[in-house]
Order: sequence, then structure tokens, then C-alpha cells
Amino acid sequence: MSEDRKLDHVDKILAQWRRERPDLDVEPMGILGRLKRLSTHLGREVEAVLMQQGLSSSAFDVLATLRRAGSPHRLSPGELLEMTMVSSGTMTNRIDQLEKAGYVERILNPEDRRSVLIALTEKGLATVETAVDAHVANQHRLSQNLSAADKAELDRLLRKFLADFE
Amino acid sequence: MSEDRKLDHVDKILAQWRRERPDLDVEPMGILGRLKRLSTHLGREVEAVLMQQGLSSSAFDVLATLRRAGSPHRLSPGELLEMTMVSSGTMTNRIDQLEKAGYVERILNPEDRRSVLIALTEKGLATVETAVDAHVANQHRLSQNLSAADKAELDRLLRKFLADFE
DNA sequence: CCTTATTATCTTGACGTCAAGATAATGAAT
DNA sequence: ATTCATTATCTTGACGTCAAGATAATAAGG
Repeated sequence: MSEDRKLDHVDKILAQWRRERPDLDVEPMGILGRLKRLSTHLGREVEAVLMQQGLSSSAFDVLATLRRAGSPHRLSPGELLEMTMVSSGTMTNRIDQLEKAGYVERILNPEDRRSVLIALTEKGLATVETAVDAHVANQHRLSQNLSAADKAELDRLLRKFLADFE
Repeated sequence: MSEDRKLDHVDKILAQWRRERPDLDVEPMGILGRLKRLSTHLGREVEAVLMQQGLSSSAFDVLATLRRAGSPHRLSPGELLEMTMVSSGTMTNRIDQLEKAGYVERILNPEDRRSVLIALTEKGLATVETAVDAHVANQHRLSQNLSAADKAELDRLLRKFLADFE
């Protein structure tokens, strides 16, 4: 029956709440708690590998967005914003850092002087190309203990859940 | 067959990678990407409700940990640390803020002068008691579009995945 | 007793993020 | 043409977080 042999950290939290506040139904807390903890762990693992490539995960997000947009690897800050769930101030800051490091340049748009284009430099392209290989390999490693069926089912459920918010 | 009718944000990212880098297997990226986006959305929803209670989610984490530990609602910073996935510096900062706001007090431990106990004040207890009701109700709302079967299955898969990291 | 290692907490400095608002260019309507 | 709203980006100030190290008390071994 039970393929779960062991109480995990979240089980202990739920047990405490059930003792202290038996009136609360904490089932959703279990799901949301595990989701958050898992996301934190995965985020740290991802960050660690990208750091070895000399990139923060924030920096990688921007470079990868430019890379996968295809040649000539140029997008406006507004377009980058749409794809990354961060505020405009955060994006400005990210671009500033990447520009200082020589991974991107700001190119003035002659047709609309309000806007600029953020362009991958050669150095930026080479860096992200290597980094994405390491990143994808790492993602495989991180999910390797799930069976193919579990991965498919998890993806289905996450997609369904995520749809409520997008 | 397909109960997923619509391409979501992550599908678009994966499609870009498949076009630009068909050599990469991006299935894990789909799962991890959805997990991260979902966690970000849920975190923001949770934060919004706690803010209405006058608490950041960081502050609530600490108060809730003290509350569910049971009377007399006192734990050392070290014990709080074990339960919250943050660094010691972060915990010191959180306690400082909560103490300034009058939700907790630092009590010296006469048996070990290296350590202190963080104790919920009356105000802190009353605040967290109300906040946890709102928080749990919010968690129900956030997960209400998943069926009971989906919730159970998602919890099972998250538990299994999380076990790799804890 | 000393000395040394360990434990518990706090401090410091650097980042990444956000909300709110500033700046500046463009578009729309008269 | 002029005004007004909109769009695009950047600036500012405040937070929360972390890694690394500082401080101080206790424990353990000789």
C-alpha cells in the first residue's frame, strides 16, 4: 500500500499543526509546503551549477532568453520582461550587470528612441552556449530519480495547477 | 487523449529551445520550469494575504513555527533555524524585526549564556492565530481547482521528488 | 586548571528583488 | 500644431537573503 516509508520535514510540520490546531485542514499546506521546499532546493542546485559557469541564475535567465529567441539574439528590455516574471527595475539591473561583464550591449533603436535592443555579444553567446549544456545536464540529474511515468504525471499536474495563475 | 488544450508559457520556451537547439532534451526543463513558476505565483499569493494581516511571509514563518511548537511557544534561534531553510544571519534579522514589532522577545537562557529563547508575546500569539486562519483558508483557495485525486497524486509525487534533497 | 575545540548567536558587506515614481519619446485627438 | 495619454526604460529607496567571519560561552582532554 504505502510506498512512503518515512515521515519527511513537511509531515512533521503538519503533525504539529494537527496537535495544536486540530480544527485546521492542513492538506493543502502539505502540498504547498512541499512545492516550496522542493523549489528552493532545486533553485539552489541550479544556482550552484551556473555559478561554476560564472553566471548567476538571474544572469543566465536573461542570456538564455536572448539565445533561444534565435539570431540575431536581440530583444528589447520590454520583451525580456514579458518572458521572465521580474519587475522592470530588476530587468534594468540585470542588463546593467550583464553589460558591465561584456555579455550584452545596449543598441539604440533609431526607429523609436524610447527603446533599446539588448544584444548578445560574442562573449555572451559563447558563454550561454556552454552554460545551457551544463544547465540541461544538471536538470536531467536533478530529476533522474523520478520514473518516466512519474515525470509525465508530475508535468501534467503542474501544468494544470499553473494554468490557474497564467 | 489530450486533456491539455493550450500551450502555456513554458511550452513556448521549450519550443524555442527545440528550434534553436534540437540536440537538447528539454523534458526536465519543462517540469522544473513549471515548478519554479508555480512556486513563484503561489508565493506571491501567499504573501498578499499575509500582508493583509500585517506580516511578511518571512515574519509569519517564524511566528508560525513558534505557535505550532506548542505552549509556552519558545524556541532558540538554533531550533528555529533547523525548521526554516534560512541562514543564521537571516534568522537573526528576522528575530530583530519581530522583536522591534513586539511579536517576540528574546529571553536569556540562564543555563547556557550562549543561547537565548525566542518567545511569542501575547500580541504575537494573537496575531499569528488570526493569520494562520487566513493563511490556511488561502491555501485552500489556491488549490481548489485541483480534484481530490489530483491533489493526492501531486502530493505523492512532490514527496518523492523532495526526498532526493532532504 | 589550562588549552583547544565546539557550539550558539550575531555582525558585516554584497546581492537581487520590488514598488513607486521619474524621465523621455511617441501617438492620438482635436 | 498642441495637448494629453500612453509606452518604454530607468532611478530610487527599502527589504530579505546569504556567505564569511566575529564574538562569546561551554565542553573535553590532558
